[in-house]
Amino acid sequence: MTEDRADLPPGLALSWGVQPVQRRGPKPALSVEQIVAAGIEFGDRDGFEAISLQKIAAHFGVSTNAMYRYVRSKDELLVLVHDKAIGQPPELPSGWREAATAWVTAQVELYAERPWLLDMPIHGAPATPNALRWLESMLQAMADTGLSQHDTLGCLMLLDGYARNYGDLARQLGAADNMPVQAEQVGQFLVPRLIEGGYPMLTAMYTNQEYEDGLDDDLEFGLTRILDGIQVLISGKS
Amino acid sequence: MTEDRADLPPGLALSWGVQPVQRRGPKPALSVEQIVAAGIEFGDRDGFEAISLQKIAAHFGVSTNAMYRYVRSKDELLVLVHDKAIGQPPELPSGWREAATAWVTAQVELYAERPWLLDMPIHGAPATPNALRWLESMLQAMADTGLSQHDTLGCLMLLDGYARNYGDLARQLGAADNMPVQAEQVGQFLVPRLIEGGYPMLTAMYTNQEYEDGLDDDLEFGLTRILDGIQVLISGKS
DNA sequence: GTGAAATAGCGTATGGGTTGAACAGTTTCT
DNA sequence: AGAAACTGTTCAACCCATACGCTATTTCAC
Repeated sequence: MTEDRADLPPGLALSWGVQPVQRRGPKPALSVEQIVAAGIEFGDRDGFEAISLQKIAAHFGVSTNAMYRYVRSKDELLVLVHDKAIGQPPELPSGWREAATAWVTAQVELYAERPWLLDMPIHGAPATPNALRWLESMLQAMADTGLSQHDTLGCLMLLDGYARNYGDLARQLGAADNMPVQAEQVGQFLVPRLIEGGYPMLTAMYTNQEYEDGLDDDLEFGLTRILDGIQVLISGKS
Repeated sequence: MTEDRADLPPGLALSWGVQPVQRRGPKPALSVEQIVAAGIEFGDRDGFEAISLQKIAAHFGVSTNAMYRYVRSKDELLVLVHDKAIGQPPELPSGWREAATAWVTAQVELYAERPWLLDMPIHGAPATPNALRWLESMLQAMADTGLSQHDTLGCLMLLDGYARNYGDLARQLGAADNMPVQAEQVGQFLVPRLIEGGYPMLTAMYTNQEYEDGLDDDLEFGLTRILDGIQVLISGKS
């Protein structure tokens, strides 16, 4: 009946709101929700590495070790922060292509807003409420494609991976835009070595400004490739 | 003539073998190559977080700070370790589809062998010799597709992202296989909540063993989707 | 040769982080 | 009233990256 939350992966039970009911003893000064919210706040302000038990404890005017009354480890905290920070998926339009586009776009926007999500070492298949909510929404949107569960899941992984990947790339290039001087220096350093080292294709791209430039601002390109590939599968099945 | 390596991103100069020539002073006891090799060794044995300046220094019987005579920061070390660890790309068969398959497969195998590569926070577009070698090899393999530089690069990013993503997934699921007990407990915890929380698709998948199971061992599925999508682009252009 | 310059590695120190154990105070159940 | 449970605290151990100043070593220029 009552599950033993002890043996579950860190954060699983807490993310689903399963908490041991407290009977006696002093009232806790904090709550897991508060702590997680503070973690997100810190991430939004100063990036991933600003999310530390120490900083959060200081923020609440509490000793670092007090955190361990709420969270078993930092890992657990990160899982909770991650799930809370991704929030709920958007409403998807009808039609699997449109839905997939909206789904990926929403993720990319999320990563643009909270780039530190890309730095989180989240291991294991998604199992927290919001993460599964995102999966579920897209699974439903692809229900009428006639694909098997296995194939649908494969497509989802493809889309999800692309969104993550694109978000990561966009962040890197966005950051590079802030230091155009350095980018130029890199070019000056690199090009002669590319020529001499036998990198003809990259040499051409680099001198054409195509490299570094041609990657950003093109979410649609890769997405169209994936959707076309899925389309081939769907059409071939019928 | 002589580039100022000072302002370049960490690791760039060293990865290309540009080192300040030393004229006087004691002979260095170590070399950057040795240090990088030790880093890889540690990663292979104990994973990403085993790669620390302290551990490497201890391994050579040298104080931690001596490392900073060879490497400007840990970040720099990681860039060097990464480039060395990915090694050179394989020879690719002719035909862009076959080449892409071989390219992605090689990467997946690399990630299987050195999963800690997936944990490395490598920011910025690739600029180190081996990383660019991988890019170059695939660029050449796609030269006869008639795609523009921009589109080719887009396809490459897609393939590269998929390889990385698949490698990451495979590792997670491989690790989960070692703890089937825990996986079962997760299922018992999750399924009732999926039912009650309104996750019909996931509920179906979970009870079908499709989730967690259907992801692994299917490198080809996603790859075929991508290749078909690229095929559509190539055919459409002609 | 000899001194000056350059440079290696060391010790010491700082500051950040996670986590453990023992303890004292608070609340609530019996 | 007393016991049980739970709180946050302090003390402590351990990991990590990095900065500064020191001394010993090597080599270049004279």
